[in-house]
Amino acid sequence: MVAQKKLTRAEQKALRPIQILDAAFEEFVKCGFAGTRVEDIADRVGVTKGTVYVYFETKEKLFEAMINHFSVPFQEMVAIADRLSGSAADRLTSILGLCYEQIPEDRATRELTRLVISEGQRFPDLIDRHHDQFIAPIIAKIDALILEGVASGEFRPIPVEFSDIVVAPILTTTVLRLIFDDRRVPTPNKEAFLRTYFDLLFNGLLAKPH
Amino acid sequence: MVAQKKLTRAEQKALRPIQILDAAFEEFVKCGFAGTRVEDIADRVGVTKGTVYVYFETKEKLFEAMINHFSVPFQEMVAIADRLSGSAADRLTSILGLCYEQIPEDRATRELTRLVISEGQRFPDLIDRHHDQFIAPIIAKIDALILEGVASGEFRPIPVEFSDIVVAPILTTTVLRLIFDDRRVPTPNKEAFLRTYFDLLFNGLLAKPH
DNA sequence: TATAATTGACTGACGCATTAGTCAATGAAA
DNA sequence: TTTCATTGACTAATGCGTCAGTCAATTATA
Repeated sequence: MVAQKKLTRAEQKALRPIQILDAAFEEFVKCGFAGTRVEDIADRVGVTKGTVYVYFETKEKLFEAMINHFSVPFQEMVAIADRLSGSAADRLTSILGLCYEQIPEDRATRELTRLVISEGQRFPDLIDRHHDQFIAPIIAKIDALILEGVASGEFRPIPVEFSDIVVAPILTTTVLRLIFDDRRVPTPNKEAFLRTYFDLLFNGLLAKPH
Repeated sequence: MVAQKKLTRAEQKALRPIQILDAAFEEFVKCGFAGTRVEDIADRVGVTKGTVYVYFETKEKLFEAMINHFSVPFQEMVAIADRLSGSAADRLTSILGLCYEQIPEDRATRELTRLVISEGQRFPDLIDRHHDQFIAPIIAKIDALILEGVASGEFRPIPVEFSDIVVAPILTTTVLRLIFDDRRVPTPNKEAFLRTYFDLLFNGLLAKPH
């Protein structure tokens, strides 16, 4: 049992938009934009539809606000990556490990990916922001790391324009979990997966005597 | 101008379901299941809503029929793969090349992937069939090839349960095209992409002196 | 402290638009 | 003339968005 501290009206009012956004996330993820009823969002919070419209003008505005609320951009992750030291391979491993924690393993980011794929056509701004805040910074960072590794002779020369290939296992894991979730029998072992991923990646990427 | 051959009533009637399924594909892809209006599907064919309901009982049945119509299973591809000869690497290259042609490059398969991601929750059968007809056969084939290559000493030992990693660039390309399509500036060069993909894959997967 | 006045967050019934699904009427092909 | 694919007007239901009214929390007054 959660301690139900009695809230003042001001406190409750300040909390409402966040409660509504959380509920909206669940419903929009479950039913998509068109399939979601505003009343179901309200029910989830324990208020009526009218209350939702006190805080958000329209269903579309609510959807966009929800997306914004759950879009924690990756800038901090890139900042962490900038502070790393070690070989290019070490730093690439670290940043890809961070990505793995932040994208397929984090439910909000994972489901956000679903909404980007399913609702992107109807909300072009969503796609643009998602690209600018999530995809572009990561890809730029990885491109830079590859270029650096190639320049120093640590990596074999690889065309940078295909760095999608390097992050592919992360996006693939995200999408497979979105589709099959717990349907596919074996629950993936995180550590073993990452080990195999990096093994495959680096034994192709690392310069070796031949 | 397409030659408008005059059709008999019987010919036209035989054609109608297919015309409706094609139109349904376009609309469901554009708007999703809940967002699509049956009347828009009819308009696309040049008939009225009533005609659609002559051929399909409900909107849901129409959706499912459309998915079936556009789900060309990969069995033939697996059959081709079985007839291949050469090293395990050669055969793996061939089958992955076929997958690349069939999944991200083929619009129907690509958009089907979108629908599986966005509507899968509402249509669990869709997920099951998609897994059984598309995912499982390919993964099984690739697992078998890896095991064979490992057994013969051609490949380094790799845990088979992570063969998703091997196909990851294909699913990633599919999803990135679904999200960004022609938004991202550089149009990807197919040949160069595949070359880089296989280079990275095999220089990790192939057994090497070390 | 007790009571009255005020506020404002929330309600819930309703208007209006949309759309799935029906079916008697139609008219063109056979 | 008969057949039957197609129509289009219809209904029933759904769901977005509105707003006059309610009542509990808060503040002012005695």
